[in-house]
Amino acid sequence: MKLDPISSCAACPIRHRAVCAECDARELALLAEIKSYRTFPAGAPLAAAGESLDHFSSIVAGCATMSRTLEDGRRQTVGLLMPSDYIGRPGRATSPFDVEALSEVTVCRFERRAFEKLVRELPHIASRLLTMTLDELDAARDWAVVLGRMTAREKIAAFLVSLARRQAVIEERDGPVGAVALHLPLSREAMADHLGLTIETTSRQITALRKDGLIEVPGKREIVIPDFEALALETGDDGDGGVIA
Amino acid sequence: MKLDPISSCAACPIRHRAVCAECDARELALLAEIKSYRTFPAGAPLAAAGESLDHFSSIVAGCATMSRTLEDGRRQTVGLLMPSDYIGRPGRATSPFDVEALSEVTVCRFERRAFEKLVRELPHIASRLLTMTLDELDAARDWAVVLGRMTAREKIAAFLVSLARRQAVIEERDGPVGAVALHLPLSREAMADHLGLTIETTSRQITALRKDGLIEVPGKREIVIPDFEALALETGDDGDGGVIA
DNA sequence: CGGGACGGTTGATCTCGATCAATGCGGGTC
DNA sequence: GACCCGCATTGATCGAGATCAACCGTCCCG
Repeated sequence: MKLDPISSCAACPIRHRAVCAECDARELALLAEIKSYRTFPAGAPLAAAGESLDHFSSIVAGCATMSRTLEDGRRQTVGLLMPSDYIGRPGRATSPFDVEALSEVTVCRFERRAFEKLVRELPHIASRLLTMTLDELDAARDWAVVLGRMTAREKIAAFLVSLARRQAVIEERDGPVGAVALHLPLSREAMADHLGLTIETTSRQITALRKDGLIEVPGKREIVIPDFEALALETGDDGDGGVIA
Repeated sequence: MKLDPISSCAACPIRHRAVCAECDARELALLAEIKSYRTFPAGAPLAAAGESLDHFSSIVAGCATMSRTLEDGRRQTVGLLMPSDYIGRPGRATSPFDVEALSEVTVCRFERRAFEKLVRELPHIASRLLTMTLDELDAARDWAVVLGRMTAREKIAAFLVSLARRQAVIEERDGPVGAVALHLPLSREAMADHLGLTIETTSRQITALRKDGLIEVPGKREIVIPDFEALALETGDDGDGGVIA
């Protein structure tokens, strides 16, 4: 198995899987004209469902959740946003979900009208946005399998595996993956909301995986996966599809 | 509340929400050159996860599911494909999910390389594909709320409401919605796989909704919703977000 | 230093949906 | 007609995860 971290070009705030050869100078210059950076504290709302947004941003540092809360307080997190993910949708004025900073978050903002104009001028950006959106769509559908059919234990394992894949700064990508150290950007409550579980079940299953030697828990927000393959087996997935995010 | 059926242009197999003014003659002519129609019987596989696809298609008639099956047989349907939805992803060679015809399905096929070339020539198509993909993304995330946080009864109600919204050929779209008649394109098993339930629970909850007068069941594949608003209330959702698909 | 707020863990019990099992029902073939 | 087969429904029971509740460790603040 290979870990497949998303490569991104440090010079360009819009993520893409290709290398920097794709970022031509004109595009970078035009993007630079309309972008600005902004930092929010942990817990800050970055967007509210239905609220009109005059800008479109991508996360540069930090971590956020995208969620919906039902009338009676039940909450489901539908996406975990990490550096290079975008907030708001290109060409849309509103987000259908609440976005909230989990830690201090720095975003790169583009004024929406100016960005839309830029996309019209540089069609290359539209196709890159399409690729990014297709990736998000795959991830959202993969997650439906986790939510709909996996047990609590499998959900936790799938979550840790997907987080490891996204955070992975693992060098030997083609060899067998050794121990992986993870920082959890979420509280137990946020994990539970992402997995469709309660806090208690989340906590118990983490304890169970720890007692079974599949993970180590050096700190409340720290996880070590001694054997990545072994944990991946706990997801019940055959690995073909790849639960990515 | 308004029902918001997807409008589509009969002359153009690629769905879009805008009216036909957007379909210019050149585009239609170019599309016509590379498209062909094909029909599959009910139950036929339209794509297999991971399999390489040399074409990209959109559904013209019939209904299909997109699903993943875990090693031990548990299956989750991640999307219900109806006319105007596409199979395969633009610019991608493989689908991460299995696609299977629920009824006889007619698709409009585009040879993948030719289609990609066309998209490069007509950037307008790329932005339309982006819009379609963003809609699918919203729908997939909405569905995560259903899978992760709703009870069995709420899941059934949400499914029927979303199906009604998609099938709706309701005239008075701005007035209060009256009775809605639905044809179910899925078996109980397919519904269960879509909702993350078992067949038995699905059947029991349909019976319960019927006994409570929220739906009528004139046939196994027929549902009448006498009061659309009342059924929508059963979803636990406040309607703001709108569970669409 | 005491107190309390917060996040996390653990225990006891309950409940909803899964599971196992039987029955119904319509449509097909021989 | 007799039979069967696939799908749906209904009943009985079980169990995973929710719920209710207690407790623990850490940090902050007076």
